[in-house]
Order: sequence, then C-alpha cells, then structure tokens
Amino acid sequence: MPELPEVETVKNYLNKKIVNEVILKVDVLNEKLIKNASKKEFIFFLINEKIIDVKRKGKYLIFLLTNNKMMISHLRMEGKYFINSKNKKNITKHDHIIFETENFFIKYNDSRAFGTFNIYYNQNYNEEIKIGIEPLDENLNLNIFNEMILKNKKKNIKSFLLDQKYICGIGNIYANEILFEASIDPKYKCSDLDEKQIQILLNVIKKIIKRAIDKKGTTISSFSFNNDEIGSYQNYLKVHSKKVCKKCDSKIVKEKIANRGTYYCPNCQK
DNA sequence: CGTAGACCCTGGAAGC
DNA sequence: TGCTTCCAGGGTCTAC
Repeated sequence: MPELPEVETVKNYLNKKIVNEVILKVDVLNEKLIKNASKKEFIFFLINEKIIDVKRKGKYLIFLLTNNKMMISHLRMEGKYFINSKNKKNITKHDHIIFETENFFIKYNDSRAFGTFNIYYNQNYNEEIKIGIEPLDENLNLNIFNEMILKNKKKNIKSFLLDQKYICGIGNIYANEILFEASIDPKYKCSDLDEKQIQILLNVIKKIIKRAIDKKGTTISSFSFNNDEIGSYQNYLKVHSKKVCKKCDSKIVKEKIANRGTYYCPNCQK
C-alpha cells in the first residue's frame, strides 16, 4: 500500500533507471487503467517521446516527457513498476502496461488493477493534481496547520490526516502511526485538540514521513521497488497491525474509523 | 456544504 | 480438503 514514502522511493528508483530512455513501443493489456484517453490515444501520445524526469506529488508519480507532455500514474493499492532488460520481457500475471524503451521493458504490474494513468499536454502538474501541501514542504508551518485544523473542526482527526486536500501523501498506515506517536485518540474531532497537541501533531507528521522516506518505505505484504527490494519501515511501526502497545503493554484496539482499519492504544492515545 | 458509504479489484486469510 | 465470506484501502462518485 504505497503512501508518500513508498512513492518517493519508487520515484527515486525510476529516476535512476529510466531518465533519458525513449519510449519505442507501448503494450496496453488492460486499458481500464487509462482514465482520460483511449488505448489508441495513449499509445500515440507516448511513442517516440523521451522520459525527461520523474517527479512525485503526494502519492502521484509524474513522468515528464519531451514535447511538453506528461503522464501521471497512481499506484493505488498494489501498483508496481518492474524494469527488465531487453533480453527478458517476461510478462507475468497482472502486468497491465508495458513500455518498451531502447534499453528496458518497463512493466506496470498491479494485482488489483486499481492504479490509474492520465496523460496531459501540459507539464504543470500542480494544475492537474489538485491536492494539498506536501508534509515536508517548509511552507507547511504551524500557522497554516492551525488554519487547516480550524477549517475541519467537526471532522475527526484521522479523516483529516487522510484527506489529501489539506496535507497530501498520508495514507492509513502512517495516519495510524502519526496519531500513536502524537498520543492522540483517532476519534477526536479536530476541535478537541489543544494548542500543544496541534504543535506536536505537526512535528510528528514531519518526523514520521521523513523517517519512513529514509527507510525507503514500509513493506507490508506487497510494496516493493527495484523489482524485488523492499522498504524497511515496517520494522519501526509501533501501532499499525500490532496487538500490544509498545509503550504500555495495553491491548491495541482495532476499529473502523474514517472507513479505514484504525489501530490505536486506548491508554496512550487520549 | 459536508459526510458517510459504495465501488473499483484481487489475493489471502479466516470461517465453516 | 474445499468452499464461502471477509478484509485490505486510495480516490471517486453517489446519496442523504
């Protein structure tokens, strides 16, 4: 389940491998993933363009191409990129789109086919991806964060963290971890937080996202990059998918909050 | 306007 | 053993 740190890791991997590759051929095995174009348009759009740069915003991957073109890819739950050398195309189950370049087969694989692709004749991705600020953006300071909290008074804090309109890139796992680290009950409304808690929460968001990027993301069952490498942040998870609290030995509670499986320690988070 | 819930999809785990 | 049911959840859409 890729969230910001995992997508950042994939972006860095793609950047290292495929920048300056020219797309020679595109095989679309599942055209449902292409959201704003037909299969034919998608292929025509990409053929003969060179990959200039790969960027990330929130959980979106952005491929900047020649001729002011851009392809935006979202991995959703299970999306992965595999890069194979030219002597082994090696199509496997759940490969949906294969980009052939001079040196590689770049395969988009997604066992649940939830991922999405969009293409644009525009490289200003902020115009096309309308989501909030990056957690590690230095412009995200306490003033702005306070305003966001104020705007969402009635919403519970977990839903707020997951809402990409405000801070982007946080998914369910990191939302759980952040609230645990900040000792905040996920059922709290934004208006329940005092000044100190708001300050702690902002610091913890930045700290955890930064740390997870350093550890190349979290691998729970499926996230990988560089074909089969995995991230290591799962070794640092304190509450998500845990049974017992690392701090106080209380039983971790799991319940559905904001329509997502939410893990928290009722003793430490209140 | 905001929000809760359904939906997309599949594999794996749990239940029977 | 083998079947059915449930669960995972990001983002989008619909219903209230």
